[in-house]
Amino acid sequence: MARLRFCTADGDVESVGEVRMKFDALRRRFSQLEDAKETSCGNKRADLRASTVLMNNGILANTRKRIGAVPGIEIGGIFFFRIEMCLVGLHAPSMAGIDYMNLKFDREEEPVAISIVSSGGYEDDVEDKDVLIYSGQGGVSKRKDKKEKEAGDQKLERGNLALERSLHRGNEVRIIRGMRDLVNVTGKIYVYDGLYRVHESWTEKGKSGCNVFKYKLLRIPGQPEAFVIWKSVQQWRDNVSSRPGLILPDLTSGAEKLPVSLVNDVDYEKGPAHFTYSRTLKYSKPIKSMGPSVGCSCQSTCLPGDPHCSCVMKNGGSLPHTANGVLVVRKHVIHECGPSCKCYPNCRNQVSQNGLRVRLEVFKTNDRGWGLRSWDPICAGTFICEYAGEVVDEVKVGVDMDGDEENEYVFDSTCDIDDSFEWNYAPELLDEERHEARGPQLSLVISVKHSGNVARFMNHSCSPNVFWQPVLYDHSDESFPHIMFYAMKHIPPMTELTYDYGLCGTYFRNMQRRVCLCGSYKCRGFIH
DNA sequence: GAGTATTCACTTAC
DNA sequence: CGTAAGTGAATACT
Repeated sequence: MARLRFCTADGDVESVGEVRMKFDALRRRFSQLEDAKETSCGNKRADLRASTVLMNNGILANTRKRIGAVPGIEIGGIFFFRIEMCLVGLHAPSMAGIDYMNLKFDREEEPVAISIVSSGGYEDDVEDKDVLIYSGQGGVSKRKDKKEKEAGDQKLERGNLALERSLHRGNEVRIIRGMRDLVNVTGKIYVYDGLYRVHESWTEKGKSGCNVFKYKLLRIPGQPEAFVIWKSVQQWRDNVSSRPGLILPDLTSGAEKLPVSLVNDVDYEKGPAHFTYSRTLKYSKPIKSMGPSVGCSCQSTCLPGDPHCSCVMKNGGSLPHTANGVLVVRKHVIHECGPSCKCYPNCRNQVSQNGLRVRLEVFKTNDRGWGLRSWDPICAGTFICEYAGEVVDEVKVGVDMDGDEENEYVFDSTCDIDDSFEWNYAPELLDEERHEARGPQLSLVISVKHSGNVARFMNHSCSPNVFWQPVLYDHSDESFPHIMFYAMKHIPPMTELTYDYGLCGTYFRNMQRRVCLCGSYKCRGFIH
């Protein structure tokens, strides 16, 4: 997936990835801190606070303005905040819709447009997904005495002038399309839709009767699909049967809260080998013998920092997820509220146990069997699914497989990826203490050969976009946690979900290594 | 209550 | 140093 384009001193796949990871890590931490505060003071906006820290530390990519593609930023990439696009050099202004720069032509210096963020206010203007009609900027001024806004004619200056010049010069303009976030209704998601050219400009009368500039941009052909995927998904959502290659509208037969469609649009295979769909984890011994969990006695909902809430205290005094359910940092274990707690079921300390929240699809890959992907865009830290199956008896792990054929449908927690268990964690930027994330080594092995949930279809990648997190809620035995999968980074719709299967696990130790086909430039060459 | 409008706080680049 | 900019979140209103 991640293709290495070219490297420059200030921007490439690695540095853009690092900036984006750190930005979101800080942003989540700031929201968590803000959540816990009763009296808020100063800047409440976690996104802006995170960006300030990064800028003060010089953690930026592609700081030089440029025309055309930006190293390390793929077409189809998604952003949840405007400021995120500033930090990686995709679109420099924090609020304005048009970015431009002066370019020398012969001896004349002229402003030309570099990139546009289209908020989608005029989305019904055009049917064709390769066309963008964009309104110019300006024409609105604040009256000095009152706070009311006054409409006026737009002028041929700033971004408008730059777009006009770009029409004549024919330079590439990056287009970012803003869409409403369906999960977080107040939020917006920005999709980088690749390069366009300005083809036409005119003026028309706006609502207030004043002149507005209009620009028609056409997408340069031959680029990977981006925005058009969003439009297709929208169609499938309205009518599942319009999904090409659909085999089953819901492979879980209603077991999950959301349907999971089964799709094959590459060959004629009619589906994966038979298995029983089960969304719960089956233990080899009863939960009671594992030590029941002692719940909290909160009245309605558990609050961060509450010393009387035993669940909050088990999590180190804070809630592991932000107010909109995004995991803040990876820990050796997370304690969610469970059946033995007195708090209400809508308590904010119950996230991963509540099942699917993103619309998933099991699909046939080109060369790695069946895989998993999402119709919805996924924000870093979002819960995706549990690894549900049968816990393999500890005695059987590591001994020979009784002549059983090799079972590859296994999750093995003993596989060491590297010595670090961390994800997106940068306490040094906040002058915070680094806590030891890795707890005692788990020996948990889960088989999904006979029964399991969607997680059994998740393939391995050496540069994955998903990681696992142990969670406890229905018992207190730390050696048998639930294994919950979360997004490592923002994942655009229809991108395959993968996690790192790791190396040298006890279960796989005596098996032949499989060749890895993940295609990442960091590929280790083998799985397990 | 959910969905929309308004207000308010805040940042970058002229 | 002021100001504009398809911001984003919290709050006020239907």
